[in-house]
This record gives sequence, structure tokens and C-alpha cells, in this order.
Amino acid sequence: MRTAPTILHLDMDAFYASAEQAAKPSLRGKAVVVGGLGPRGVVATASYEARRFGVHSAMPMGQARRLVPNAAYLVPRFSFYRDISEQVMRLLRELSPLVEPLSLDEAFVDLEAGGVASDEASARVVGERLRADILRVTRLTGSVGLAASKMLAKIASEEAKPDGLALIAPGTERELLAPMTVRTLPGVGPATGDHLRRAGITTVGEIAEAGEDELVRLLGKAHGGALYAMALAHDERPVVAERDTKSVSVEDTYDVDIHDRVRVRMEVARLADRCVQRLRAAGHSGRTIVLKVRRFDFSTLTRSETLRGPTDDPGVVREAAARLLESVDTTGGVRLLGVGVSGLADYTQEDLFAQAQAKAEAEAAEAAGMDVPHGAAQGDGGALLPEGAGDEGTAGGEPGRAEPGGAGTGGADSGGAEPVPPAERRWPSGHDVRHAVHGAGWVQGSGLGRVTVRFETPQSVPGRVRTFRTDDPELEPSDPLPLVEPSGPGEGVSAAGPEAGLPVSGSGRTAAPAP
DNA sequence: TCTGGGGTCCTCAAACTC
DNA sequence: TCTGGAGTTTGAGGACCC
Repeated sequence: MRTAPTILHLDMDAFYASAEQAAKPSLRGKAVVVGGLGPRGVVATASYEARRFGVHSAMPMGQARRLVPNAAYLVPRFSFYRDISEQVMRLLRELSPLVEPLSLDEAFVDLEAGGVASDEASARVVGERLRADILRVTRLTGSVGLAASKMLAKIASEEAKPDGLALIAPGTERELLAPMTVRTLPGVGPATGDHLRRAGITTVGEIAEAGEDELVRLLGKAHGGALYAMALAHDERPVVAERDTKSVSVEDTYDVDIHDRVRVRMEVARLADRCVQRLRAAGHSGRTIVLKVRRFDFSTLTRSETLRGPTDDPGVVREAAARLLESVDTTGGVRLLGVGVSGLADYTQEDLFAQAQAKAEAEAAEAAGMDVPHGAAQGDGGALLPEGAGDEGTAGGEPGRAEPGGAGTGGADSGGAEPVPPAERRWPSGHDVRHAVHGAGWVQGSGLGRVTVRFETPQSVPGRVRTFRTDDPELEPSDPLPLVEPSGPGEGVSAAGPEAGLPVSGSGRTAAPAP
């Protein structure tokens, strides 16, 4: 256990919603909810203004709409958030080589490893300077927690929210933790919380009093032991900069349950293809194929199959997923389907076949006195099926056309400006657009062949609203504009193009009411 | 009007291997 | 050759996190 509060936890405040407010002047100070807009969408992040009405993340979107009907409802723009996140992570890496990102908006930093802080005073200075730098570079606020361990630093940043800094001085931890609810500890969710409550344990202090044996009896060896240690403020987990991915998966929730078995098969094939795309993009292959099915009644089944070697072949993954589907009863309908690959490697069984074959051929050639070009051999890699699996060929057909609806986050995350034929153009709420006459703006809403755009930029005053036909040739999707105008090299980095950030014609001086 | 998506880790039972 | 036990692998599910 270190003796100085030199672990820093950064948590950006209501990150997605704050980023949208920074990008859209008319939303500042207003309730903003980011999440899936479909009938089965849930809230990803709500601004503090929306939280005052009881909206919180993971809440069904319909419930949020009833609580705050006048909030701005936007679909997430992950590529935009990722750009901002990279700017923030760069600032963290200037402090230390040991930065552990937990998500786009959260990270641990080991300040001691960076040599920038060694005691309470220096850690506090670093934390405040970091917050100022983040505000300068991104226009967003983040909260900082400082303590001698990861768990306590995270608890501190939670206490600091929003837009603050909190430090837990070494020696005060147990006293501080004792009255806190058990849910404060990482790893205690609704189920464990209930379990402990039934045993008469509601605070961290009561966990410490109960003793390790009792905790292990209640929750099992790993969970109980870890929780007891945390209650005593013992947390030796190091900040780890690099983490290996263990699995890759994709899943879709459908607006309406799927009953048709043929359609289910098509969707599974489509998901398998998408999963392999992501697997390959990450440079991985995997041995275990997992099929996930959530049925009409929300019961969730998983079925998995381990191949003899790792693969990144879409045909192999599709076939395995199709075989797994055969063991699942989908009568009654399914609301979600998913395909995943785990047991990751960075080579495939095909590679090994190819290597073995090349080696054998080279040896044969050498024996015969011939010259073999490097890499000439190609394995066909067809032998990946588990024992007893049929070889009836590749599961049939093109991926289905069915649109997953629920979260609305899947296909909507363009973030960029792909040219799309007018007939197929969609205008997701909150996404950036550019009009030939009126300039830069964002989609406030669309439907019935119309799209409503508010023309404003991060640097402008709140702008005016205009409505166009969805096929208006003068209207185009565009890249997000930088939140901070680039004032020199290395600042205000963004995915936006050269025109980004220019003043916009048509953005009126009069503040339009919030959407 | 119910409950996303992408992950990680743990537990338990059954099957398999030595 | 058979059997029992221990350890490992696989498969399924649950809980949790952001």
C-alpha cells in the first residue's frame, strides 16, 4: 500500500451530454439526453439539468421522455466523443506512462510512476492543473479523485463530481468508508447489494465487522475475499497501461421481436460477418464462438462452441453460429441476437497450416535441390470444425436487410460525411450537417420527409432553426466541428475538415428557444 | 412503457485427461 | 485392464462495469 495519494482517477462530467452541449450552443444549460431513440432504447448519458428530473443512465428512453418531455434527445456520436477522449488521454499521458483508460471518459493515472507527484500537495497541484488543461483543450469539465489506491481514487472522483477535485488523505480511509453504503464498493451491484442487505449488511463498516469468513460464506471465495479487503481499504491493484482484449462481440436488439426462424438465421449470419470484421480489424482470431439469444420474455441464453484452432474466417464463424442456433428454441420470438468470439489469438489455424505446408514444401524442395519462393504455399484452412461437425458447406445467403432498431447507435454512428444517395439519406438527431447556403448546423429532428436543422457552431451564439425536405440536394451530412478553435499547432485537434469552425452565415443573433 | 452494447470476471457442473 | 481421484477444459449463466 503506498503512503501518498498518487493514484489519480479522472471522470469526465456527463461526458456525451456535455460534449453535445459544447458543440451546440442552444443546448447549454438545457436538459440533454443521449441514447438510443428507438422504442427499446436506453439512456447512455443525461446532462446534469436532465438528472435533476430523475433521468439517469440505463433508464429506458420512454421513461426519460415522460420525466423530461422537453429535453433534447440525441443519438450518440461515438467518433466525435472518441476524438475528444483522445485529446484528454494525451493530456494524461503527459503526466505518466502509466495511464489505464477504463472507457472514453474515465482513466486511472499513476502519478508516482510519472514522477510528477510524490505527496499530497504535489498531487493536488497536478490534479488542478489537469482539470484546467482539459477545460482549455476540450471546453469540458472533468472531476479528479486522488488517493493511495484505485478504489479510493475512484470513490474520491465520485465525491468530487461535478467539476471538482477530492483527495483522500492516507490514514483516513477506513473512517471515511465505514458509513458509506456497500454499493460504493466496486463490484457491488444490485444483486450483491441485495444479498448483503438480506444478511443485515448495508454499510462498508458492517462488511469490515462481519469478517472475511462470513463474506466468503455469503459471496464465495473470490468476491467475498476481495470485498472484505476493499472494506478495509486494502486495494493493491496496479495501474495497468496495456490490457489485452479477451473477446469481441456484436449484438442487436430489434424494435420488434423476430418470430420468423428464417429471418433469425439471416440475422445470425449477418452478425457473424460483422463480428469477424471487427475481429480482423483488431488483428485477432478466436477459437470459441458464442451465440447469444434474448427471448421475448427477456430471458437470455448463450451457446458456445470451441473450435480446434483459432479462426477469422467469416464462413467458419457463420457456420458455427448457425449450428449453435439449432439448439435454441426461438418460438415466441427473440428481441436480441448476438455473436461473439473469445479465446483470442493473433494468428489463425490457417496460418499454422500454411506455415506447416510451406515448411514441408521447402524441405521437399531442398531435398530435390529446387528453389521455392517465400510464402508460396497457401493452406485452405477448411479443417476448423469441431469433431463430429457436419460439412454441409457455408451457411447460405447474403446477410439480411433487417434493421436493428433499439439502441439506434449501430448504424447511426457515422460521425463522418460518407456521400449517400439522396433516397437513402437518414438524418439522425444531433448529427452535424452543412447547407450550401446556411452553412454548418445540426439535425434537430426529422420525419415525414422533412428534416429540421439548427444552424449554429460551437463558437457561435444559439442559432436559428430551418426545415428542409430530407432529399434537399443543398443539405449534406458533415464532420463534427472542433469544440475549441485551433489557435496554434497541437491544440483543438479534431476530425473536422479545413472549413470547420468558420463563422456561419444565417446563424442569427437572436437566441432561439431550446428544442 | 420496461430493461442497449461491449466488455470482464466468477461460479458451477459436466466432460475429459492423466 | 479397470477404477477412482485430481486437475483441466468446456459450456452456461450471472453479476458487474461504463
